[in-house]
Amino acid sequence: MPMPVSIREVAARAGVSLGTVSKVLNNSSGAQIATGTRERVRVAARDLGYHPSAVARALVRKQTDTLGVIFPRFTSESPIRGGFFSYVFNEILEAAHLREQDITILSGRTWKDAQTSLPQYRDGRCDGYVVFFQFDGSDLIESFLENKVPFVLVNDCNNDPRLSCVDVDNHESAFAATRYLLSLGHRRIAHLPGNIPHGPVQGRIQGYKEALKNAGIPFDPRLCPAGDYMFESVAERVTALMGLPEAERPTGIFCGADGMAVSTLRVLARLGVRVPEDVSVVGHDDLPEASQEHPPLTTMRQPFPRIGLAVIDELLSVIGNIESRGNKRYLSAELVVRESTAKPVR
Amino acid sequence: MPMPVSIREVAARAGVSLGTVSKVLNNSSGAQIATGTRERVRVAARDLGYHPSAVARALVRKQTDTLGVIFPRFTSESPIRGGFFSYVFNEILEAAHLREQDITILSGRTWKDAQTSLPQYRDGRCDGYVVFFQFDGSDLIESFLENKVPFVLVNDCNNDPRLSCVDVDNHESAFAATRYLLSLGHRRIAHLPGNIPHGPVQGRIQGYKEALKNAGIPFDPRLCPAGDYMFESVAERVTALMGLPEAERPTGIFCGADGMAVSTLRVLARLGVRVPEDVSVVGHDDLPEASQEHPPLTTMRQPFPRIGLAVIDELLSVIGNIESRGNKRYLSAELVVRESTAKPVR
DNA sequence: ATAATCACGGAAAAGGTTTTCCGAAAAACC
DNA sequence: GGTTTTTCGGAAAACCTTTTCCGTGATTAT
Repeated sequence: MPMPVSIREVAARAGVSLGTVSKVLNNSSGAQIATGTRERVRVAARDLGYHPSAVARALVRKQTDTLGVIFPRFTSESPIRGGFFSYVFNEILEAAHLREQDITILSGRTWKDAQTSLPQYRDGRCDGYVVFFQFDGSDLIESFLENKVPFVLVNDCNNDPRLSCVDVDNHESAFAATRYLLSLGHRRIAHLPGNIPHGPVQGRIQGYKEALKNAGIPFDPRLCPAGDYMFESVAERVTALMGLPEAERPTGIFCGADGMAVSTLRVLARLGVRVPEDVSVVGHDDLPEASQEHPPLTTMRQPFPRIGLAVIDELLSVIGNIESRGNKRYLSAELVVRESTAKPVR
Repeated sequence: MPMPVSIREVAARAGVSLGTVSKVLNNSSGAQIATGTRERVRVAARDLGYHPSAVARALVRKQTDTLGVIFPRFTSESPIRGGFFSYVFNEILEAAHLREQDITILSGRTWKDAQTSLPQYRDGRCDGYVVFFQFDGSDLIESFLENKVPFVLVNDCNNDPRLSCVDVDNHESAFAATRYLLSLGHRRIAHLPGNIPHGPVQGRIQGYKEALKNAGIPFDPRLCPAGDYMFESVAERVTALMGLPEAERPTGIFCGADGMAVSTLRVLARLGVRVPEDVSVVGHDDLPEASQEHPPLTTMRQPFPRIGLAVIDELLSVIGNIESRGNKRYLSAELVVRESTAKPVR
């Protein structure tokens, strides 16, 4: 791709120096340029189809208006290939567009030890990073912190005061989901958590527990069985739940993610349990799939667009002033009532 | 993000000139550097955690090792938010990693008329572009061609000799799907095409027709009803198909996409038609969802990984030599037999 | 009329590389 | 030992901007 036309040629055509062209085109505040000159430069630039070289410009401004997105390639839930993260990612793209930032996926890089990888992330290609990654004390995250590389975590981040992060308010949304089931009259409510060790999953478990506590219902560990997001894990847990003596069997299930909720619906159907007549099911995230289920799923809607914007704005703010990092932006989810929930009959 | 350490400091520490450092670190072919010096430079660079500025390097090399991905923001099927494109995109990421290229999503840019947008895409930020876009004679595509901007279309591209493109061999895969139904003994086979005006959809219709023709079965337009990918369109078409007199009713349906196949399963279930006993259903793409249906879907598997690699390699080749553009890479899909197909009973 | 101010725009440095060219020292040759 | 190669590495140009500093000529004020 031959670099087409440089600022020199514009200057020549307009009969001015190249510095003047730059001033005109950037509306430099301090510079005063006569209206006539200004116009001549504009015309010349337009005629020539001039656009400044992003690279040269980045070199002098030390800023690229490009934000990097980092996610581990080994995770099954890629932000690309569908699922929760892909919706967040999509909205990050939208927000970036709004803020006139490009997004680069550091697919060519590695996410290895700090020694090897850190310099790659400091090569000036991006102004800062969105990290789709569980904060696990990875030494690369630590070295980002030490070296003042601007980044924002898309995740709950255990209240580490050094980390900027954006997430849904997991505690609150689990609380709301559980409270909704309680308000329908359910008393035995199960929760199927996901398997991410820290952060979101823990927050949701806490919210669930607190709602129960507020209602004066003791927490029963059997109703909150550990597992992962896979169908098999859900099948196992739901089957066990339904195998409890009738008096202890849950009449409502709050699933930590829509995927698990969908699996739950399938398993219940297979077991001959009707939804919502026998058991109510609440999901979390409100992925589009959720509304197409039979029955359409009641679920907590993630504020995806606000998450995307919060991520970009927080990152931009950290880039602007590295010392301002550490903000937590927890956004509220919204209950969407569909047809998978009803009053309990028993 | 303060630029950490420059080549100057490495040079100083190693006691050589900065040109020498560059030569050592890039293994410049023409340059001969004594082993001792070489080693001293390497050590200095490592000690200082030096990594060349990507921006400065790009400025002089006129190459960024970054590939741009362009897709229209208004399309419902974003490469990000799940669905067919997201799988292609994911594999493009993988392939880019393999070839040590970063991927930038030009979310901050516009895809407007050539006049406005072309210069933005020539600002040197990317070496070339992957275009997720239907070739529709958009004047921006035309201006890319005129101005020798390297790009590859992820799509069938109507055999325009100027366009490089990568796609599954739609004709062949539709032919194979139809032939498979024929081989089971089906004689009345319907095809549900998607709604993209040119390219893939047409290719699949042709493949379907040709398979019928080879088997000596006349094409019946009623068995190939136009529509789109939405559930409603599928419901309408399938219902009409099942409403045909029994002698003309299809016993096999080849759907142009897995999404439509899944919808078809739902509609048939609702109509009380059993799959595969009464009607066989074949999908296309083999999205993971396909294998989780009831019954698991027989479908044509897209060679996603090979598509991703072909896209990147073709683009890299066009970047290397713009005159080499125009290659078509049509890859073969693979029949995956599951449980949604069987011999017809009638 | 002279001094002070202001508007305008040019010259040049800076940003961090890569690469070409060239000179000096060392090695090889006769 | 003198000449020709070869080896090594330095100096500087080039890449394309932005921005600071400064000079000129015109305008205003006294």
